Amino acid sequence: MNRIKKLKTRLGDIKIPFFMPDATRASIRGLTNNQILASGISEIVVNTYHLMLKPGANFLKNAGGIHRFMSWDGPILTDSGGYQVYSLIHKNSKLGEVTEDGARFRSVLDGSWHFLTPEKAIEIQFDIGSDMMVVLDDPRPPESSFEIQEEAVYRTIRWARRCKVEFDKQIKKRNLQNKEPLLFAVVQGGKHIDLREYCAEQLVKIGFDGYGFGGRHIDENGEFMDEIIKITANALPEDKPKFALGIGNPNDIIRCYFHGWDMFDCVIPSREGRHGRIFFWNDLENIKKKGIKYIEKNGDYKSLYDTMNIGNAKFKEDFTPFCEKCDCYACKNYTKSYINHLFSVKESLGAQMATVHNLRFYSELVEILRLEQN
RNA sequence: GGGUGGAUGGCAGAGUGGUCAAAUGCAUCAGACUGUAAAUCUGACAGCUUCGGCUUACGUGGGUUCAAAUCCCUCUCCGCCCA
Repeated sequence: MNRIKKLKTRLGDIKIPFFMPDATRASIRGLTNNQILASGISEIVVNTYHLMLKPGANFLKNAGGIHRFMSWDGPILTDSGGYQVYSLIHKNSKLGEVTEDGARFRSVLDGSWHFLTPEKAIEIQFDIGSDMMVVLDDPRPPESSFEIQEEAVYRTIRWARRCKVEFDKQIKKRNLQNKEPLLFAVVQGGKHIDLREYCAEQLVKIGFDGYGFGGRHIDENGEFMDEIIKITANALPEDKPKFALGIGNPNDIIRCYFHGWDMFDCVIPSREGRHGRIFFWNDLENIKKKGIKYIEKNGDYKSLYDTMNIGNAKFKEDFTPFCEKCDCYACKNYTKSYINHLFSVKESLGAQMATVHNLRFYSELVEILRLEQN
């Protein structure tokens, strides 16, 4: 395999693989930019749907773009709102409807109606000031029938084409020829290999800067879909970055990486941290020395790490850090006992430190994966 | 001293004859979380159990009743009013 080693963006190169935490509403909940950077994270994801509702696309444009607005200098990927088509509409029809033209959303903030077409999704991402854009796609629940997934694939392809046309139009309109953002398309098709391959093939024909894996990557039994993930990656050009959207837990990221996926984003480190779950390494020194595959067992890398719920009573008098080997601010300064206390009294510093630590865990994870290339 | 209201599970607080091992909230103990409607949600929370039940429970002790947290009496404690 001759996979790429870096992703070129208008704000510089990013080593592959990399992980982006989700700053959905222009914030990694609870953290300052310095804390994010100090956790080894240089790229983040923001969300088109949530930002168009508040503070609004036009507002962000007038504010000078998302980078200036949130004071983040690194590359920013904008998710298109495609996932919200799924989570807010396909999972709850009261919150909107999807037609061929686009997705009609009811704002989760005030009930007002908003229309997101493929063209508008792209235009808003330009307004936001995105460095890496994602086409509007149409993901469906994983348990959907073949027919439903097939329909989603056709629509995703048609929408991707419209996005591409709009993208080129906006580049000219905004004179961005020398500082183009990247545009990613998203492969759908659920658990059906032929749909995934067809979708990939059609998207590649249109031509994008990178390609994403959309929809769920685990089946209805919670089983990781190795074949689908591997075959989808193989159906995409070797020289293009491959973005596994929304993935995932550390084990899933590692497996996806070995199947050809390069970039990841997920709410897990931030959300689960906020909820008290802490990731920690079991045998980091040996992993670094012997390579990550040394720990592999039946395709799994679960023994690499473990989690603890820091709110549990057993940590009340544990005066050691989350992880002795970790160099994050939380581990350098605080004990489990203290963080346990912060969670117990609902002091937000607890959630903040848990998030800082989990982000460092994730950045360390991709650093370990980069060693595999050499 | 006289009158009056009250005492419910770790806490707060519903219930005022049977459907009450007792609403609800908090606290406690666990669990979940995968392109964030999530600082959220779920479950457990008297004891025992062969999971059908059983035992002990609504300040104390007695009583009425087929049946009492709920009605009556005694006592203890707390609040309020009058002297």
